[in-house]
Amino acid sequence: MKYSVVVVDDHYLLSQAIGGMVQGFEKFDVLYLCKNGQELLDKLKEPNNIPDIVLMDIKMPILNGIETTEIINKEYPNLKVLALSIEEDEYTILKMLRAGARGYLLKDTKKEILEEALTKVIEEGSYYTNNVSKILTDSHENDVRTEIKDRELEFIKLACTEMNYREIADIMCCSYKTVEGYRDSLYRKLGIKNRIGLVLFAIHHNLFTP
Amino acid sequence: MKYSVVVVDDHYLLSQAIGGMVQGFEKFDVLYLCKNGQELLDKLKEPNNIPDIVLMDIKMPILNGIETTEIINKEYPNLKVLALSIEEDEYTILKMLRAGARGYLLKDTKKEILEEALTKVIEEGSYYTNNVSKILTDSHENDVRTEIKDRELEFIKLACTEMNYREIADIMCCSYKTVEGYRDSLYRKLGIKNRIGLVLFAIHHNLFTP
DNA sequence: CATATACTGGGGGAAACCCCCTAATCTTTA
DNA sequence: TAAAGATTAGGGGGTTTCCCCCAGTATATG
Repeated sequence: MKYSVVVVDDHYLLSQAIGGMVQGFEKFDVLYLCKNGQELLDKLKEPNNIPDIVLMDIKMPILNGIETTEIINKEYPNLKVLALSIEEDEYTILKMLRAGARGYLLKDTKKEILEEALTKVIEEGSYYTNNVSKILTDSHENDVRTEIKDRELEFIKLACTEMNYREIADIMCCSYKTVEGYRDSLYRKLGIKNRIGLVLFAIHHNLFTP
Repeated sequence: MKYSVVVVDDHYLLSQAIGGMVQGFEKFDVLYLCKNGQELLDKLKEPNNIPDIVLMDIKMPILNGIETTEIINKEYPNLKVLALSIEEDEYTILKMLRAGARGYLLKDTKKEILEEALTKVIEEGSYYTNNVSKILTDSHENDVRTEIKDRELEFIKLACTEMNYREIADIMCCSYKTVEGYRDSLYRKLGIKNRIGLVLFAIHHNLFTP
């Protein structure tokens, strides 16, 4: 009896290729492929379509891997998710693991590691590569990010546009001075000097995708 | 006699998976895999290592796909390159085709298209998907980008940092007023209002990678 | 040769941005 | 209940950016 696998990746050729690779593994069969999280959730409604494990990309249109994993962990707590992504920033990895992923593989691992990770996740419940466990233990960079308040995060996203602070204040329904307050507090916390620095920070930490 | 293929992609699992897929094609054999352009060029020095076609990613460390393709077209003009990338902005596609790629596939095509493209490139010399040929004919957005002078491009890259214009002037070895001139001319040409707009433009057009 | 058209610089003023300060609410937590 | 902190908002002033104006030189281009 083989374990069933579903591959979720918006780049179809890649999910086909990875699906083909998994199909070649001794203990695994590919059940089907999905192009995004929504497609997967729709499929799962049919009980026959529930696999043993989902191999999930993160950046996807409509419903991304993190949101999808959260939903899966609520609705199908026995369904295991293994993340497979190119995103290597600590915060994304942490978010994915907190969402309930049982492991996190980068797309430049090897075939053998993928096979081992799939096996370990199914048989032991989880699989962590060295770099991922290191991030789990000493995640310093994360500190600075959790310090960002909700309202500040809202501001950051608007600061990554051509709007000036007065226009941002209008959208956030607060005064110009309040917006200046968010900015000043962020500049201090993040050690940046100007709005360009803020945009770069937002991009590097996946708060904003250009 | 099968055609030989080399896959160049920095994400090793993906090149393995795509290599496996290609290996399954009737008329093709995978010769070897590479993690970047430099690795490929090193390999090609050995005549036995020259394949019939190279399947090349674009974004790679050390030597990217565009630079690599340019070199290949000079040194090995008979070696065909087929681009396979997730980059879908017009300028990157154009640059890759001008560098000498015989076709450009997005990573969300299908297995059958990949097989067809490989075959057509080898047997007929080129393969263009609909979207790519459309870009080749009516590329308007490109106009604005070719209007950017060398010195302005240099400025753009520096504007995508936390430096202020005085510091940028120092690095560019010109006066503060000259830098302001570059900025003003770019703002007019690109229809943007402030430096954030310039950074976003640079990112969207791959002039700057955060 | 004359006429564009970069490329380079400069003046000046208005607007935006940056950075320090204070302080009133309101919620959370010890 | 008192302390801590989040959220809001304002004063004041220095710096930077933005957006006009102008003009010399150098290099093509007709």
